Amino acid sequence: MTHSQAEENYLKAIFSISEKEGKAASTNAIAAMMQTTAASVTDMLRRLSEKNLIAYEKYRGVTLSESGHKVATALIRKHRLWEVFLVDKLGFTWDEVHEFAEQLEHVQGDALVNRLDQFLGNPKFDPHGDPIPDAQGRWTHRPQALLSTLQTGDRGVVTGVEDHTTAFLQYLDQQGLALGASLEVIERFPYDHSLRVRTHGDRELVLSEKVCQNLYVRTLNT
Amino acid sequence: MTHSQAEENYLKAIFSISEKEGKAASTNAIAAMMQTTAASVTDMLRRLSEKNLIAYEKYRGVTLSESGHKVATALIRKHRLWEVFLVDKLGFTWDEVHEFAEQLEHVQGDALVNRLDQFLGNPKFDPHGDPIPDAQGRWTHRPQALLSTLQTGDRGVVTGVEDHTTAFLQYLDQQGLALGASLEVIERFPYDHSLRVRTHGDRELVLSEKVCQNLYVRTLNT
DNA sequence: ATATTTTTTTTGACTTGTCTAAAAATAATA
DNA sequence: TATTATTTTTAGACAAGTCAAAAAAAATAT
Ligand SMILES: [Mn+2]
Ligand SMILES: [Mn+2]
Ligand SMILES: [Mn+2]
Ligand SMILES: [Mn+2]
Repeated sequence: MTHSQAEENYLKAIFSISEKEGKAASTNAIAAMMQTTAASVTDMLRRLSEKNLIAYEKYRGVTLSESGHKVATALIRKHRLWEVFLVDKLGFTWDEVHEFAEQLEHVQGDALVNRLDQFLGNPKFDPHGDPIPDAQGRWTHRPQALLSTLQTGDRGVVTGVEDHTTAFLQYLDQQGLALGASLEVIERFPYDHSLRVRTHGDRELVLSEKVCQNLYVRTLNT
Repeated sequence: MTHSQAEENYLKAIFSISEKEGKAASTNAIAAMMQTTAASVTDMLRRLSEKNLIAYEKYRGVTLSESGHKVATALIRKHRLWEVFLVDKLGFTWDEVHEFAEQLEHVQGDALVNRLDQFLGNPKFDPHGDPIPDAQGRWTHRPQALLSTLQTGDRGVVTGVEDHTTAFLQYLDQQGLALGASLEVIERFPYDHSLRVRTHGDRELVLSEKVCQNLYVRTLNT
C-alpha cells in the first residue's frame, strides 16, 4: 500500500517520460532521468512489475498501470503543492524550491496534503506554472504556446517554463520575466531565431531562440 | 555530512534516553524505544561510533558525541517546528501530528527549517508544551512540576504532558484540559492518589494518579 | 565463590537498492 | 541478408539495515 522513495521516484520518472513522449519509456531514458545505470533500472522495473505498478515487457519499454499512474499523480500533486508553500508562505524564490520539494513529496498521508492544499487556497498551478492535479487526480488544462511560435505583433502573458533549471529561472528573474509578465513580439530575426519583445514599462528585450523555446505564453487576442 | 533517516532516528533515541536517565543509554533501552532488536542496535552503534557520532564501549552503553548531540538537537528542533506548523497553520489537533512530524523531521536543509521557524513566529514551545531549541541549539527552560506534586489549595496552569500518546491527549481534550488551562487543587484522596481540581468556569474534575503524573503545570503564587 | 539470570554481542542470513562487466537481444547499416 | 552498433538484460558483487539464534559478558542470587 505504501511504496519506497526509490519506487516513487521511478514511477514519477516513467510518468514524465511516457507523458512527454506519448509512448512507453525506455530503460535508457529512465536511467538518464534518474541519473543511474540501465542495470539498476532493469532491476527496479522487475520489482515494479511484480507489484503491478507498471506494464513491462523485456526490451519493449514500460508504461504505468492504473495504480502506478495514481501514485505518480499523487506524487506530482504533493511536489507542486509543497513548492507553492515554499514560495507563497516561506518566501523562497522559484529557483530555490525544487530540491526541498523532492524530499517533501515523499511524506506520506492524504490528510496532510489535502490540508496543505486547503491552506494554500487550492492552487491550480505551481510557482513554475505547472498544473497541480486535484485530490482525484484531475488536471487543469489551459492553452499555452512556446514563445518561439509567436509571430511579429503577437502579444502574450508568461504562463510557464519548459526548462526548470536554476540557471534559466535566474536568467528570467534578471530580465524581469516572472509568471504573468506580458510580452509583445516586436521583431523576429530569422538569422538566429531570436526575438525582440516589449514587456512591462515599455522595456525592450532580445531573447535567444533557446530562451523562446523554453518559455510558455498564453496568447492574447488583440 | 548528511546522515540516513535510520541513523538520525537512533541518535534521537539515544538523546532522549540519556537525557531522561541522565546516563549512558543501554542497548536494550534503545531497542525498546526504536521497536527493534538488540542485535540491530549493536550493529548501528558500531556504525555511529565509526562516524564519531557517539561514544561507545562494548557492554558499557552509549552517549552522544558533540556532533551527535548537534544532529539530535537539530532533529528535535525540526520535529517540533513542523508540529507547530501542522497545528497552527493546517489545523490538526495535537494528537494527530506526531507521525507526520516523524517524517518531516528528516527533510534536509537549514534554510527550510529556519524560514519555517520565522514563518511560525519563532515559537519556543511545540503543541505539547515541549521546548523548541533555536538554530544554535539553545533550549528555553521554564519551571514546571507534575500535577501530582501539588498540594491542596495550590493553583497552576497546564504547560505540558509527559505521556504523548493519542489516548492521553484525547482524554485531556475530553476533560477540556488544553495547554494554558488553569487548575486549582480542591482535594487530595490519599487512598488512590487522585485529585479533585477546579478548572475554568468553576468546573470540577477528578483526575487519577496516572493522569496527574503525566500532566505538567506551572504553579501560580497565590 | 559459584551458579543462575539478564544483557549484549556475534554469526549468518535476508531485503532493498546500487554498481561494473559480460552476455543477449534488438535496431541500424552495408 | 550479413555485419555492426546500440540497447537491454543478466551475473556477480557490495553497502545499509534488519532479524533469529547462538555465544559471550556482566549482573545478580545463592
Ligand atoms: Mn520541482
Ligand atoms: Mn514546479
Ligand atoms: Mn512528536
Ligand atoms: Mn511534540
